[in-house]
Amino acid sequence: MIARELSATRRPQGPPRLKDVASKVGMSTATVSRALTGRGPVSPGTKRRIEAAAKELGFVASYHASSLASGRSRNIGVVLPYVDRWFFATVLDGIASTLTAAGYDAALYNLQGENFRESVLTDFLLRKRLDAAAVVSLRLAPGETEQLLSAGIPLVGIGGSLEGAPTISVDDLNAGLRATNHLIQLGHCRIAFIGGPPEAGRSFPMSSDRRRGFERAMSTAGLPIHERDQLVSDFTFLGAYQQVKNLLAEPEQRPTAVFAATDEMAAGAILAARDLGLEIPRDLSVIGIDAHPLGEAFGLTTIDQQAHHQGTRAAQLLLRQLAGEPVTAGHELHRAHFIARSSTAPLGSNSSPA
Amino acid sequence: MIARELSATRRPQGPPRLKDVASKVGMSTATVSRALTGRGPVSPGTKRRIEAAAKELGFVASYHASSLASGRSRNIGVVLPYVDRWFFATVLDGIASTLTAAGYDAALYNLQGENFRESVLTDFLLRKRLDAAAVVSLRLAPGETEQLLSAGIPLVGIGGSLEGAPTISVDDLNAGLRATNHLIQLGHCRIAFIGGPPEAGRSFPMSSDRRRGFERAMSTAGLPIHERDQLVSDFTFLGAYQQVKNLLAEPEQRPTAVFAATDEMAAGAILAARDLGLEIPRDLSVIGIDAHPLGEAFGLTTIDQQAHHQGTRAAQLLLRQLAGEPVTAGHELHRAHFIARSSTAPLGSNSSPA
DNA sequence: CTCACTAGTGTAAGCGATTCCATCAGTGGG
DNA sequence: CCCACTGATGGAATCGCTTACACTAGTGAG
Repeated sequence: MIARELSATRRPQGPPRLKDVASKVGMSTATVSRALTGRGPVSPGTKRRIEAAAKELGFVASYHASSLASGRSRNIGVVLPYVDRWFFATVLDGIASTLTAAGYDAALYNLQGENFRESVLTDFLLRKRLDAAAVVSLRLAPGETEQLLSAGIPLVGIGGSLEGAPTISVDDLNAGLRATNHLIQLGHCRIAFIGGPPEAGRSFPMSSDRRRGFERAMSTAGLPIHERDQLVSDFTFLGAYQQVKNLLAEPEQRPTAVFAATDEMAAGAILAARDLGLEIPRDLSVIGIDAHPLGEAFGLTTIDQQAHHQGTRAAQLLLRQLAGEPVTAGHELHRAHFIARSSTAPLGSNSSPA
Repeated sequence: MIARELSATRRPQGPPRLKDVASKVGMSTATVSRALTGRGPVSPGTKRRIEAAAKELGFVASYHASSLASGRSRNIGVVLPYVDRWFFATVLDGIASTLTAAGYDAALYNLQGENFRESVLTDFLLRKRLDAAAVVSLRLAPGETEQLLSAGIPLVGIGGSLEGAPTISVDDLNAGLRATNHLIQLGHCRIAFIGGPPEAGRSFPMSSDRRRGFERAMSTAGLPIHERDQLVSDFTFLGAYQQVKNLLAEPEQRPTAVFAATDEMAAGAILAARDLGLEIPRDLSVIGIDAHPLGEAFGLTTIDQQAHHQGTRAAQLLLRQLAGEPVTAGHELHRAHFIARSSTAPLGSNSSPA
């Protein structure tokens, strides 16, 4: 019991209750509730009066009471492995702003440690703490997805397939293909690729499809892939910087182009090349993927995967499902956009960009 | 009503209720609740049996029911102006991980648009949707803070003072002073400063104290500040890159050192200088503030403001207040740590770092 | 002119916990 | 040997809404 004062008569300064609005307009709480939530029939006149009274009193429905009674909580979970990395922060921003605009809350579940995974799903989602969830770049166990879906909790996945739920991702294979073909068309034969680790716990291998696109494009063009040019980094600028610097340090077997799975790594590659005295794009062409703001200053040619839009879109799908509209559980493969800047040029050209 | 089946007897596969645990161990729900929440006396034996039963049934208390009944919601709001900028994402990460570890949820309120401000405070906080809130780099109206505090909602501010609530920030003035003095000691006389805009809506002017530190250090050293060297950018790498490139384009009145209010801007400055053929630190010394991971690859000398730690610390303060411990409402000024790298060197030295 | 419907409203039963109060068995002091 | 007290427990009243169901009055069809 929080406030069991002198029965319901006195309530010094607490926020107004539904009851207060009801008595102010001389109607039952049922009608007031219907008027305010928009569920169930209420005559236009009554509705207007109730809304006015509610506004005047500054009434806002108790979140927990209404959630408990209705089973809906206007709270959507966003589950992701990192918040402090560009892609995730940007997707999160897209999701959160869309949800907020629709009157939903975004609750953040950062699964960096992997430790809280179980409790997040079991405790929060299944216990109706959340109405829906967006899962970013994380692999759910087959049973988990099913469990959530069958409990009627809409799900949407970003950057990795989620059995039975709609999924959004950029066409990574295609992006990898296009990036590589761009370099090949410019005459490059010896192309290095730098991506992330093949897999990290429950998170999706973020760059493997891009790597696959690279490999396919190379073999289609009949170009050999040198073991030495296949770099693996941690997606950071610094990591890529170091890897690429090592790679380029020996002039005799240096690639003429680098395809980095993300712009941050691409920018690191450019810096590394410059630190070795190479000129971009004269001595080395570099292409990335992301449209990271960093790339602009580096003149980085890249492929825009529209991270923010992916987030917005995911949120829309969830909202639509919550509104009762049927949403097909397929994979929504966004096509990425090529952004040509000055970090790539024809092989052997004299420093002028492509 | 959500599930008014055949009275309470049938409940096909829904999650177990407190009642179920109670009947399993043959005790009242009151005792079970006490055992599980740890409030009120329960004999050790009973407690053990209850916990075992709860675990076996996979019982987890309904979030909304317990919030409604107890008035506590285990949900803490994080209010910030951006999520997709390094500092904020990092602080958020620190806050969220600390809260999650303590069993609290972090609800995200991104006030980028400024539009939702009112509703966030009024609707969510005051309606007991949130137990507490961390306000990052945002200025609350004097009345708002008071209203929240008097409603018993713990508040903590990061990066800007919040009347009546504990506040955390790095000592920006001191950091600005030290960064500038570092350059002065190296013999630089003509030092440029690049910071953010003086003020942006309700958010705190993020770099004005750093600028003030710069100005004070310069005047203490008797050095003139050239109007032309006072740059204002938008905190982005690209923005700083452009500004600094313009600044350095005219060789005759070029500063010999740049102090950037953030590492991202400092890195942009370095790139700009390099693009103009300048060598760092031989031709230009650059210092930043942040310890942004980007800085490492650029060899950027910087001052670490420990963004992640600030977040962690803020979360701890909130948790402590929620636990009933008194927390003094003062300003907690963290001292930043100097990180010497290779982007600064004595004026006129031959390329060897400081 | 009835009758089946619908729209508008009220009554009251939950939602699933927490917690106040009463009850009751031990227990150490006087 | 009695009593005030403490620790463990149960009964039942909330917390503040939503909504099933009952009811009334109007409305167009037959």
